[in-house]
Amino acid sequence: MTETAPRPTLEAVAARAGVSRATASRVVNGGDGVREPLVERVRRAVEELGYVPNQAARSLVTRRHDAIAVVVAEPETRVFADPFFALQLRGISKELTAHDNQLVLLLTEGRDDHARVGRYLAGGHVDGALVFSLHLDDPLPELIQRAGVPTVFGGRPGWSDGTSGVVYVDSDNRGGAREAVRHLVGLGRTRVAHITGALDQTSAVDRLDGFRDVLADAGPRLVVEGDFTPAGGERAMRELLDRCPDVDAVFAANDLTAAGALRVLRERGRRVPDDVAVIGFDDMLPVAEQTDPPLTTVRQDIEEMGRLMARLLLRGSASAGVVLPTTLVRRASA
Amino acid sequence: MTETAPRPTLEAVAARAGVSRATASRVVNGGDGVREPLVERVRRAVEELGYVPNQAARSLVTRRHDAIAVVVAEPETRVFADPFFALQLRGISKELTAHDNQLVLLLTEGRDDHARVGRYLAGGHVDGALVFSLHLDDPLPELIQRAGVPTVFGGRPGWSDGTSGVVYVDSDNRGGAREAVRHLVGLGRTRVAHITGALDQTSAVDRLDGFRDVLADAGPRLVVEGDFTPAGGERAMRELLDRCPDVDAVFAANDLTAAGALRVLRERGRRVPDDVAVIGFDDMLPVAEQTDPPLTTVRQDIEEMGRLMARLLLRGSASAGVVLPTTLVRRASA
DNA sequence: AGCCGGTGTGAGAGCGCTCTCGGCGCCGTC
DNA sequence: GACGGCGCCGAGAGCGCTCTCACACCGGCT
Repeated sequence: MTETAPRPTLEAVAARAGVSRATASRVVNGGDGVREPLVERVRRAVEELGYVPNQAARSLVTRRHDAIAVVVAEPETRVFADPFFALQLRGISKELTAHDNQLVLLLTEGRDDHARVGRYLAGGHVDGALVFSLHLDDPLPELIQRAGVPTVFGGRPGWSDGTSGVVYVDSDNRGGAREAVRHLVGLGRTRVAHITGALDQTSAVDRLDGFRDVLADAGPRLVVEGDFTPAGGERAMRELLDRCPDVDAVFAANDLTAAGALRVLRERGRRVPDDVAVIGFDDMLPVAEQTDPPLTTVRQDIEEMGRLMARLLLRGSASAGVVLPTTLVRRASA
Repeated sequence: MTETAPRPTLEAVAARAGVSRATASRVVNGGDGVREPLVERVRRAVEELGYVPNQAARSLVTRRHDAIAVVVAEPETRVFADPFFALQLRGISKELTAHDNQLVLLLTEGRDDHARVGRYLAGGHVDGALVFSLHLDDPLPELIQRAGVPTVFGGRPGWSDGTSGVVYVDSDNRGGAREAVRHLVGLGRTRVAHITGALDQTSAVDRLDGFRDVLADAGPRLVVEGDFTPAGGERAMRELLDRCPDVDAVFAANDLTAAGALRVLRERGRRVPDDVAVIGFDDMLPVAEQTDPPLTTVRQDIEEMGRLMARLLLRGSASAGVVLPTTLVRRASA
């Protein structure tokens, strides 16, 4: 951690350009109200000296940091390791970069980390926070709200009834689920089942609600609880086949679950989609394209969600929740 | 982006504790050379006021930032979207957190971004950088080296001959490949093929070298180039079967490639592992465990790689390259 | 010619912190 | 009992920047 070479200060730039520090500062910050010849001189001095503003000094007086925190509260490896998060990050990064903001990443696991993150955010080190907290009982969101930092949530927080002033970006889980189920019904399937996600997450609940919107009369036999993992999908699919051997379609809460289900179906000799049609959710490419057969699924534009979150935060928009549309991607499984 | 409530300053803490600002500062920074009763008073004042040091002010004078940048140069969605990167990030995050450092994430795609990152790093906003640059011809690493920021690379940079003073952390790609191939040979396989990764990445080259270490006499017929993607694996596997129908084992450069190969093998009616044994690389769980049959593969401790990178950077260690061991994970495919 | 509004520029204060340095009290030593 | 040394504390400078404010200057008006 050695020191880098001494960097030129604004003072040096001003001296070289033959102007005052104040004028140099003005030019560096856009150059409004400075006459052209001086602007030019200062610009050249900046160039020649390789001047880069000292962000710390600037923050000290402006009280802005041009940095936002991305908080990922994820106790489980699973979600963290899936491409979902990576894609959102990418969207966020693009938007932040476009506005010259830095991205400070805070990963948490466990209670101590919560306190740490709370302290960090309350410490005013960043101008805002993007928070991913997927579990209903997660204490982190509240902690963050209390820190008084502008915040946008990724996915509807469980405790938000939708209009409590919480800003979030979510995809249309319910609508996407409806579309998937309608598609199955449209295929002429009469025994359509649903394997849910982990029901402590709003996305899982919303997808289940979407399923019920279309098949309000679906017996409890046809709804079995999963947990968003392939293993959960396998278990649920087995249970489903035992309870209801004549099932002819399955809407799985996500692609991983669908992948598990597909495996069990093959193992039990059911042909997909001939005997049983299967639809997933997410369009997680490495999974959805690699299943056998390739998975029909509901796509959400994950990267766009990230972008939008960043945009909302930077704009300081006070809008409540934003819900992005989903689209059905037809492949071979349904 | 509204202002947060005015935060207490060190001055305020000092006043409340009845000491000077200097003493308060000393206590906040460890409390050496301050007598116990005063330490106690200051600590209480900090507590009561909810004081959090202003990092900007501190950086301004110390010229340290307690922040390091993680630079991910990844033009392609593929690598970014795989769990590999996420796990490394997690390892890095843990280590940094333990040392009270922040993680600034810089994602780049394209030349403009390179310049931006170069400027940022040269700007002295962070104390160091962890760089992931997987391609041989990537200009970014050089750019960064020139920025004069302490840097640790993730994976051996292509232009590093190993002892040029470049600090990096890699896993033992070559050794892992050897182990995999030896395992196949040990199974009695006599026609062992290799589907390579994208050969503009050192990891792919090293794995190929490992293959050749064991099977120096493997004809060129048995080595076919892939690109680390499932599609590439499929293509390569087809080519392999055409060229050499009696192949009885395949060492694929990574799990995704292996997954593609498995699909083609099934399609062509080859049984795995009976007719053809398959081994992957990475032990990327969502993939390796979900293939049919579950994939035997070479595991690398990705999270530990991340940790180690961070540790090396923070310690300012000048050691050159560190290579982590791999282990063969036996599942059903070989 | 004198006044006035507007526009450009410079001087200087001060953001919140760290760190050096000098002072002061207390100990041990002769 | 005087003195050097050491340990603890406070005063104050200054990190590099922004921003307010005063001032200089210019043109157009009376």
